[in-house]
Amino acid sequence: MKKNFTRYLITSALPYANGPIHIGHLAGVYVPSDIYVRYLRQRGKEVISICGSDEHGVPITLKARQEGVTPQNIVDRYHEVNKKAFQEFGITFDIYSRTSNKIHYETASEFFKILYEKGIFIEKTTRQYFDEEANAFLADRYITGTCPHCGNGNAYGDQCEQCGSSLSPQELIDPVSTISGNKPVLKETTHWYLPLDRYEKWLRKWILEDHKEWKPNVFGQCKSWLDQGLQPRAVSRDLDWGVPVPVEGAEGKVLYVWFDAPIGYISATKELTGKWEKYWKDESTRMIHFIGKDNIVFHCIIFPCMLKAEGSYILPDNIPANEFLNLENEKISTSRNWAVWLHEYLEDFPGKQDVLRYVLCANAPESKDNDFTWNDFQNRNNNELVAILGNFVNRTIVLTHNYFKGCVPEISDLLKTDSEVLDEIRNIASRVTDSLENFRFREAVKLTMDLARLGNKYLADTEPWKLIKTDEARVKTILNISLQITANLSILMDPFLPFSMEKLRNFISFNEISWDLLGSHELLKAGHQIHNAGLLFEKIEDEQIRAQKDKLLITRKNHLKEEPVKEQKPEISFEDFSKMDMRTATIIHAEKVPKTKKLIKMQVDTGMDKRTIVSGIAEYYDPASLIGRKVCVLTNLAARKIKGIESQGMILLSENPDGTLHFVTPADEAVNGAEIN
RNA sequence: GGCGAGGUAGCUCAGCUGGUUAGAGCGCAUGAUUCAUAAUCAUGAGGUCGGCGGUUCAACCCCGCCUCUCGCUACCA
Repeated sequence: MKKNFTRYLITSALPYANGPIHIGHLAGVYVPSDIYVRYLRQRGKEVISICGSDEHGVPITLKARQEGVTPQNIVDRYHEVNKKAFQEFGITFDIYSRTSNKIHYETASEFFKILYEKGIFIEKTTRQYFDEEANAFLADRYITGTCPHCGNGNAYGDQCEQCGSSLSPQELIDPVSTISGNKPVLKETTHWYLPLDRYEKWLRKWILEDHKEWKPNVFGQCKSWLDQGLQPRAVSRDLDWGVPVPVEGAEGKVLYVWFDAPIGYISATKELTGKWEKYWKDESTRMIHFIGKDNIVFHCIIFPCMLKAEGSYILPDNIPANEFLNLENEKISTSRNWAVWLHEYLEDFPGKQDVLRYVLCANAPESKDNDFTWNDFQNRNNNELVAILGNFVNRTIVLTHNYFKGCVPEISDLLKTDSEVLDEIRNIASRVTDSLENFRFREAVKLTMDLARLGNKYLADTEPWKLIKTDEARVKTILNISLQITANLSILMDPFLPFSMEKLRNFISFNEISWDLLGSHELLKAGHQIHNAGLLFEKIEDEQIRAQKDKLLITRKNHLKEEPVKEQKPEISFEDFSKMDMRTATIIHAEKVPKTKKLIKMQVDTGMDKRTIVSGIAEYYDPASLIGRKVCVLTNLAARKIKGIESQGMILLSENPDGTLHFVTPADEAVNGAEIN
């Protein structure tokens, strides 16, 4: 299936414009994509790199409402922050566009229209709750009402947080719109669906047979989706923020964000160049999507179906999705502020873009989730960038200045060791090339560092500082070769460490970066004058690392405190309250319910009886530690079957903003069966 | 529960379609060295390749079962 491609279209997942960029995004998507793009440019390939902000969707409207500003306001803010951060970090998109642009509205609209006119979509009319005062259909979580199962008066349209049952809005008794507080009415609404199921056969062949070379995590995920069977998927929804559905009578409807976002790649290309069609519609273009694993289904299944349905577009040739990056052993979480934010890193470590690029690449989550730790960051900087690479370059340049006044000396006779080293430059370069071609970026960056290691070893083996006293000609050869290694490094490492390599090329007054030059033994001609060396990298001290770790812990602690406390529920009468029969009780037996993640089955002594209660606390409590524990129990809650076990009541637990559960514990003096009033 | 991806030296990870003594970097120990940001170079110690069973002349790599982690999903909460 090797095709002859003559140009490249590289896309990087459009960051969602409701927050800043963190190291997880970088390691998963933008660092690999930028390395690849820079590499292609150095090879002289025709390539464009596309990215931009994804600015539609419900979360942005929610955030806007929370802050009392317009959605446009929110996306303007993050678009600027992220665009600037990417640029400063050296991510070289040819364009960083945005989906609130006019050109995107036109492109997305046009795309929809073509599919619409081809009769691709299925049209379905359903009844949804509508708020007449706000004049808007209500998303599930904008509706509250009484839970039909447990009677909780404050259940949401999608689920009841009290009894945990998942609901649909129509099941709620006495639904209320949280926007206006009014009672919503059921109203018919029509939406369009992309019948993914009709493309299943085609997808199976295209992915499972024609693209076996995709990464295992990507291929496996696709297979999983295909085996589960695809469903038609709504491409429109009732919302006032997004690209309007370009069909008569579709007022108040916009394209679903998953539909318009990938089209953003197309509109960004249009914005970049009038010749956009040769990138999107010419079979000799190789399109590659860089994404994180959360985006696999959209880029491997849905977007290709859209392109296929439209008919005139090419399909992606590869989608090297990465897994996730953890931070200090915990999942990165925006809401818990457990992240290293790019814009903050750039402030805290000015001029150290390459250090982060290097660490994130060397430890990228290519085949499985990986961990970023500040200790590792420090170690890699100090032991690899400073000690191996920076040191080798510095030794070479200093020696050249000490012995030959900064003038590149000439080669005389080559010994076997010299030839072997020169051969090894070529060898490493070709292996780096191979790794990059196959999206193995961590392997690639490791190999480039091997070239610097080779340089250090060469110097240690040949010891020019000793020979200078007896054999100057030999020293000339040695330093010439060391300088050739240095010049080769400045090309080979440029995709990974662009800032430092530019600096290095200034040290040696060299400004070629063409990949074709790699392996050459004459990048620096004898007689060429080089500049003095500065430091390529500097050590990072423990103090800085400690500060970063402290910062993480502090922001997290503050975040927990500042997490807004949930609003009080609507008033109830004393009568309502007195309906509830709550007692103190003691757990007398507890065991994990087999084959579940969270469930523990308990026997509790309520004073009145001994009964079974099933509770979802296994993630926070060990069954053995529960026995003998005093708890509060809602005893007259209707029994409910959970995993085939009848749960007779509910144990009261408090839930922290981070989701952890904690028992509400009665004082020691309370006896079993004591009423709680 | 179903599906997917992982579980390889103290740590972070490589190991292509099964084939002789399982690799790298860091860390650790010992030695060499001083041109270099006390950096470098060499040598060494460390693994029953998650567990059990099977296929095979031969398995880290194939098959089955079990177990742990992550993700998606489900009549999970």
